[in-house]
Amino acid sequence: MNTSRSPELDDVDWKILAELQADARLSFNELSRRIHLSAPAVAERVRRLEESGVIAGYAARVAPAKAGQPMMAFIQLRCKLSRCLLKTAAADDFPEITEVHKLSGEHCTMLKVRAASLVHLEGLIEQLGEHGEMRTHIVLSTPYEDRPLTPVTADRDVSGADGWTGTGR
Amino acid sequence: MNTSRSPELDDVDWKILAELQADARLSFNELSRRIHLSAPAVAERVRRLEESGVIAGYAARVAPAKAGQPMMAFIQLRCKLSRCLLKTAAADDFPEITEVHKLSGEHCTMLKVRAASLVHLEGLIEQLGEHGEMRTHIVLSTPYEDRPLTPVTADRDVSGADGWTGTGR
DNA sequence: AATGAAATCCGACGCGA
DNA sequence: TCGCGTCGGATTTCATT
Repeated sequence: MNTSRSPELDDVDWKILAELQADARLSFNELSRRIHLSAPAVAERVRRLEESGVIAGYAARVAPAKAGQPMMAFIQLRCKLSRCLLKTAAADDFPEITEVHKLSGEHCTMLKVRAASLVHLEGLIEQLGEHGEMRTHIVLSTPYEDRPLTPVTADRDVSGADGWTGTGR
Repeated sequence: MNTSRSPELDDVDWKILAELQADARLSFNELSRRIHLSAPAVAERVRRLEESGVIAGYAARVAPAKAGQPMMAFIQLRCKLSRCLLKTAAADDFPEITEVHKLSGEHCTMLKVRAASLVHLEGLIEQLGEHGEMRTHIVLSTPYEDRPLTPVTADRDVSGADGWTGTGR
């Protein structure tokens, strides 16, 4: 596939992405109105963004609290050398695990989990704890989540980023 | 609003949520076909899910790597007693910050950040570090993300969850 | 700009807790 | 009875050529 060398998103692409990240169900008509472009032109750009994989899909955002799972926690696992829990598919057995990340550092795995209650969370932690040392951080509140992805270039300059927008490779 | 007492999602609701989390752009026709319900009935359920806030919105899922931001990290901040960085809106100044969570424990804030490169990430960490002690975990890979929310009840039983599906209101 | 398809809205009927 | 799903048809809106 063309994993490398994305076709360089321009300003219009980013405007489209911003709109679609805020509301994936916009019609091409409405979208074209906001972007100030013709409908077919917008449709063609969206098609290209989908095909190149920049737009990976469209998902309904479900509010966990409203769906009976108000509790959230981050769990870092420090695994025995060889077997790392979740080595492969162990995460499939736990619907409560919403994210799995492999980390650098001594705690090799970062989980984000959801639970219906403190009791539920307690049971979950107990089960996961069997696989190795762990560190748990219960989330009290979430000021920001699902922040849309925005372009990283241009006006705001991060010290050290002198032309390195090309991701490496 | 009715933050409390969600109308109890039934199996059909969860099937709808599963489908819409996988593809938010399904037509009601297609959706009704998969759920084995009539289109108007499905539309009515979806409308109710939206109104009750269970469905918070619909978002295009943008692949960060394809959009020029392949790097990701978790950053825990340990803040000075009074001012906690991001006390309010400081996160708005950093588009790289995609999530902000308040934690229990000694490190009061958990950030998830995206960056275009290691150099970019380095600069970002340097800037955030001015606000207090921090602990950074660079993500090497992400086996699971955006796992859809699923019902927590029933067949799989977590020790300690004996009827406590009700979230504690 | 025009065509064909699909969604939304409406009222009425049947079924089951 | 009341809630919920189904059916049929009219109108608007969208996607595509």
